[in-house]
Amino acid sequence: MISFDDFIAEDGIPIYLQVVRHIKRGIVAGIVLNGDEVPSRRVLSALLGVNPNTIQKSYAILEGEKLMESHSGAKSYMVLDEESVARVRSQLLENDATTVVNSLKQMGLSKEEALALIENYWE
Amino acid sequence: MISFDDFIAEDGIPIYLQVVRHIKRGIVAGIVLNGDEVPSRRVLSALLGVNPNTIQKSYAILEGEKLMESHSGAKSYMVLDEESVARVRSQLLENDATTVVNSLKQMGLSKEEALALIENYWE
DNA sequence: ACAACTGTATTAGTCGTATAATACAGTCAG
DNA sequence: CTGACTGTATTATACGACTAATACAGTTGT
Repeated sequence: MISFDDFIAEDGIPIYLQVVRHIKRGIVAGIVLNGDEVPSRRVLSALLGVNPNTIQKSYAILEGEKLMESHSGAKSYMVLDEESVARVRSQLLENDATTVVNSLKQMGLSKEEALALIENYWE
Repeated sequence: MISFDDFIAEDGIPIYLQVVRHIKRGIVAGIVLNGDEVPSRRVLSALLGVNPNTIQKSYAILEGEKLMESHSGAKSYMVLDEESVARVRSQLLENDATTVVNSLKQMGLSKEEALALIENYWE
């Protein structure tokens, strides 16, 4: 089952989106696998100290993207195949890469300076 | 005067914070200099298609960080010295670097894969 | 002095996020 | 079967971000 021990809240970004992203990163990292059981809305909300409705919103999004299946009364499970994992992977990578590249460019850094910076902070 | 042509809105993050960050990046890049005149609240709000109050909020923050000076009725100006520029620089760089490093690590990328990714998107 | 700008402040309203307190029906292990 | 879980839904409340419409006093160029 997916862990939320390393979940770090970023302020400014809605919690329900952060939860979605956290799970998507787990998918890309191979920690979240096809058929994996998902923590219930109540359990995860208690774990993160947020409202069950907030988690429900996150899960509804994952369900909308066909990455999760929920059936009333029963537990919820991840539904993943090669295609969907690849799709999520490029989603996240492209987003992170373009964001950081834009940021550093706007600050006037060269490609070499940017790469050196990333390397420095990789510990 | 600082340009906002390259201002790209990110959704999820409050506009007033994005404006603050955009100006700070200009400071780090050397585009925004000490004594520079700042566009008035009304002008910049019209330029970005947002409410004047939103810009007022951004400027109030910059003023709070002693990066800008405003006097009722008169134009507002940037107030920068070496120390403040250096401070803003490390603020932004550390934030961007740690954010992207955490993201890519959570997806299971190695340092080499991360660097290659950044290099690819640097165009 | 005058007009056209400035910064500053106030009030009212919308919208999205999030909480809180429930309620109800379906699933499933003992 | 029963009880303890599930997912799902509803209502009410609160708060921050943002918009909208003003208002007023200080400044600056002509």
